[in-house]
Amino acid sequence: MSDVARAAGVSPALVSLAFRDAYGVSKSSRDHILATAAKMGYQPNRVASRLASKTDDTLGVFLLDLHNEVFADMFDGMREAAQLTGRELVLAVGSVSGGLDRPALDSLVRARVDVTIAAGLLLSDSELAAYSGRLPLVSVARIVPGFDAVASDNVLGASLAVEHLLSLGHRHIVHLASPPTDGYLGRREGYARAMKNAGLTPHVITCGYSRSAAFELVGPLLDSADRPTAIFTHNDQTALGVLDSVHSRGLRVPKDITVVGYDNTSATNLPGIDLTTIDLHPVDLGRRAAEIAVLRSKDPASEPMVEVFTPSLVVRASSAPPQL
Amino acid sequence: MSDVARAAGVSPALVSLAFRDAYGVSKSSRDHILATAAKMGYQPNRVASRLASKTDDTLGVFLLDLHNEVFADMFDGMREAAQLTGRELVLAVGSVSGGLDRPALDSLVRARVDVTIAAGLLLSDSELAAYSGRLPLVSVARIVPGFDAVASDNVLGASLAVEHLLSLGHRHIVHLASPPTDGYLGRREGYARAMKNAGLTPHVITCGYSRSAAFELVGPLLDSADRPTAIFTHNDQTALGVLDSVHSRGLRVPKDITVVGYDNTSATNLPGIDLTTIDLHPVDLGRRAAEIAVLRSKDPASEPMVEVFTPSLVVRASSAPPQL
DNA sequence: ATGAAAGCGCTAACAT
DNA sequence: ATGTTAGCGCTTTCAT
Repeated sequence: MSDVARAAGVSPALVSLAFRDAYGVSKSSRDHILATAAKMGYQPNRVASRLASKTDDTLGVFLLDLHNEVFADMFDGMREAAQLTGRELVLAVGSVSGGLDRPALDSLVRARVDVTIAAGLLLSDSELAAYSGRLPLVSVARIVPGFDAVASDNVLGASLAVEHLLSLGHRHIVHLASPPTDGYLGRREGYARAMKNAGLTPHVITCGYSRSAAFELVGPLLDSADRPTAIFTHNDQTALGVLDSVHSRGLRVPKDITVVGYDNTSATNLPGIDLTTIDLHPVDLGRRAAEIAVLRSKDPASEPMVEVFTPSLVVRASSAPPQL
Repeated sequence: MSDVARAAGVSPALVSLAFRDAYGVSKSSRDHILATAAKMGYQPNRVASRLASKTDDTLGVFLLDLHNEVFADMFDGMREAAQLTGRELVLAVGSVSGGLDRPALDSLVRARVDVTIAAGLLLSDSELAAYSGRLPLVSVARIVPGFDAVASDNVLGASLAVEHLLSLGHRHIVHLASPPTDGYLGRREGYARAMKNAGLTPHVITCGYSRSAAFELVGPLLDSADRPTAIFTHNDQTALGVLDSVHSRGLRVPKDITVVGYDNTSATNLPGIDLTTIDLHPVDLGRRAAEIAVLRSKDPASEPMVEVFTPSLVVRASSAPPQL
C-alpha cells in the first residue's frame, strides 16, 4: 500500500480511504490512486485490513456436505444476499460422517469472522452453546436455542408427506429417520403425529445421511414378510438409497413400493426416478440467513431471531396407491 | 493471547510458541499454557498470526460449481491431503454461468493464500497469465501454461468413450462439447480424432455446462430426420439433460438412442439411469493437487509440475448397439 | 481533503 | 527454556 502511496504521491492513509471509497476523498485524487494501484496490480491485503479494523465485513459459512445439493442451493442464496451487501464469505465444510463440525467452526473462530451462517450442524444444542458469545451463529434449517435461526417447518413437511401417502391409501408406512440429533427431530415427529392422527402405529428406523447407508439398512425390511407399502425418508439421498435397494431386488417403484424423499434436490426429477419429495426452499433459507447474519453483525446484542419457512409437497410418480 | 499469558504467568511469546508446539518449550509449561487457554476458551487469532508470519500454512481452493458433484469429490481429496500436512483451506466458489472466476481468485489474492488449487477455471490462458507471480496456481483437471497442473487425459477419455460406441456398432455419434475454453478442448479433440480414425465425420455441438442447457439444445437434434444413434456429452450434467429431453419425447435409452456422459458422478448409477461414463478419478486429482500445492509453497521458484492421470471407461446400461 | 502516528494480535529475531 | 522488542500492512483518531 505504501508503494502505491509513494507512486501516487499521497499518504498511505489516503490510499486506504480511497479503496474503501470513504467519505472525504476528492474524486480526482481517488481516481488517480485507483488508477496507479491498478497499474501496479495492487490488491489490498485483507489479512492486514481485517486485523486493523474493528468492524468486519466477512461472514463465515458452514456447510455440512458438498455431496448433498441442498447445501449448494442454500449457498446460492447466501451468496446472493452477501453480494448485495458487499460481504465476503469464508467457507468451512463438514462431513456427514460427523466429527468435523467442531474443527470447521473453530477454524471460523480463528478466522475471526464476526458471524457465521451454519447449515447442517450436527453438534448437540449444549455443545453448540459453548460457542455462544464467541461465535454468533445463524443456523439454517435447524433451530438452536440461544442463536438466530432460519428454519423450515419440518413437522409440517413430514405431515404433508404422510398425509399424501394416507390419501393414496397407504397404511403401512415406514419412516427412515435421521440420527436423533438435537434440532432434527421435526420430521420424525411430524411423521409420528400424522400416523397417530390416522390411528396407525408409527414405524421408525434410524438411518444415516448417505445413500449407501439407506441402501444397506433397508434391505432386510424389503425382504421381510410384511414389507411396508411406502417408505418416507428424511432426505433425498437416503430415498435414492432405498431406490437402489428396491431395484436390486427386482422390485419396482411405485408398483411394488412407494418412496417419498425430502429436499427436492435435482436428482429427484430425473426421468425414471421421479421422486415425490418435500421442497424446503433452500435458496430462500440461505438468502434470509445471510440477511439475518448481516443484521446480527450490526447489532450483536439483540434477542435471537427465529424465522420458520413453510415447505411444500412435490408430487411425482414415485408415489401411487398401494397394490392390493 | 496476552490474557492467557498473564493468567498462566508467562510471556506472550511463550504462549505463541506453545500453541505451535515449537521446539524449545518445556512440556510442563506447554501443558500448563494449553490448559489455561482451554479454560479461558481462547482460540488464536489466525488473522493476526498470518499477518505476522511470513510463512503461510493456508491453501486457497477455487471450485467452479457446488452443484456438480465432481468438484465435491475433488475437494474431498484436497482436504485429505491438506489435513495430513496441517494446512487450512480457504474456499472460493465460482459459477458455471462464468464471470465469477476473477472475483473468486481476487478474493484469494486478498486473503493472501500463498498458493491456490483451482478446479474448473473458466478464464482463458492469457487472462490467467495475469495472475502469474501474484497467485501461484495448481490447476486441477486442466493444463494452464506456466502453472502447475494435475490433469486428466481428456483426449484419451473421449477416445475411450467413442471407441466403446464404435465397438457397439454406432456410426452416427454426436458430441455435445463444452464451450471452447482454453484447456477444455481435449474431450472435443479426442472425439474428433477417434471419429476420423474410424473414417467417420465428427458432428460437434457446443453446449453449456448445465443439465437445462443440454435439455433445450438437444431437442431439435432428437426431432430431426437423421437422429444420431448415440450422443456423447462433455459431462454428466449435460448427459442427464439429454436424458430429460429423450424421455420428454417418449423415446427410450438405450433402445432409441445411446447416451454416454463424463465424470462418473453419483447420479449416473441411479437405477434406471445407468449412464455409461468416464471416471477421471477426481478424489485422486484433488489429493495430488493439494500435495503439489504444498510442495509449491515450499519452493515457489521451480519449474511448473504437470501430472496427467489416466481416466477409465465405466460401462453401464445407457449404451447398447443401435437399433437397425 | 489530506497526512502523521498509534496500534490491531500475533510472530520472529535476539537476549538472557 | 523463557522474556523482550520490533515489526507484519493495514485502519483510525487526531491534526492540519
